[in-house]
Amino acid sequence: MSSSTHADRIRATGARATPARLAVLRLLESADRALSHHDVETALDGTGIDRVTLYRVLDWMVEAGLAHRVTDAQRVFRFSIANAASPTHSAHAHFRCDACGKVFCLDDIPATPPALPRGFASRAVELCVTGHCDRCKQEDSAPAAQTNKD
Amino acid sequence: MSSSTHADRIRATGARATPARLAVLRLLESADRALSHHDVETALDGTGIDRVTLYRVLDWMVEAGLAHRVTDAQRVFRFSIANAASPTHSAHAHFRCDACGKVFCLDDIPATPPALPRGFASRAVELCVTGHCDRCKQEDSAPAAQTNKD
DNA sequence: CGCAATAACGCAACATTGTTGCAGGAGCAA
DNA sequence: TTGCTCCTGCAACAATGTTGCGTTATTGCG
Repeated sequence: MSSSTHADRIRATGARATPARLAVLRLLESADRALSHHDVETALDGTGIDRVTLYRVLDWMVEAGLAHRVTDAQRVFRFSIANAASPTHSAHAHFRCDACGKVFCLDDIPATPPALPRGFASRAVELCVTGHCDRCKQEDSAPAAQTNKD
Repeated sequence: MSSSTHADRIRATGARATPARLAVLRLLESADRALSHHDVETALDGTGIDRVTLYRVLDWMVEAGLAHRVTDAQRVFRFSIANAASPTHSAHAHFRCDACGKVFCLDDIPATPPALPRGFASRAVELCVTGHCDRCKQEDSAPAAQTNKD
């Protein structure tokens, strides 16, 4: 059963498999993009899970290595599931759509070697591309529907 | 006089040369890194310039092309003077120190052409490197002073 | 120079996003 | 089942940024 797999993955980190953690883990896993706290809150509306609990679960997921956290240009944190295949995300890339505001993970980036000033030590590199996603680009040509802001 | 040059640069954008704009323009120009609103507020403390005015001046500077705005990992906006030599900042790079939190502009970056999914259109690329700056790296070896958070 | 138009300011209140403290409830092991 | 402890829910708070509105002051013009 998929549920027990999720619970096991949570317990494998030494934490307890609670409904909130299961729900967020499943949600992030099924998402094709990085979700903000607000996205998660909306998606899990009706489950009775508290706002603060979501913040804590998301923080825990990052700490446990189950998720990545990025800061988008609107000064909100966004969370994406951590791929077990790419454990070290020292270099990570994202795409943010100017039109709909959604953030997508770009996995295959050329690990850009940054030229730093003398004495500077690099730990991680984040690359963020902005523009229009495929859906919004199509709507540019045919300005019918407006999918702005989720 | 340098002052009149600043005022002229402001008026050249069609705006009025007010004390707040002059002060912020001079401050950003003399800064060797990107300043947050809080940095600016602290630096201009005692001038009687209002918090909201600073927000408005900073926004105006970005709109007028006199400054760049970046969002750092702590979800705060930071502002750096726009170099007249590099008018198009479609590709911009920054370095954020994990220890002291300061953000530096890296001007010479290899404009990495990112491989986007089909249908995605790129408008701008932002590259953010995190790690330790030269000063904090030195203090790593000799843990005497603590320059954390300004 | 003095005046009028209006851009810009200051103040207060509000919005959004995230954090902290604490008492009670729930997951897990024995 | 029981108990330990982690986790949750609630409320209050903190940080950052925005909006509305009446007042001030910059600037062009007579």
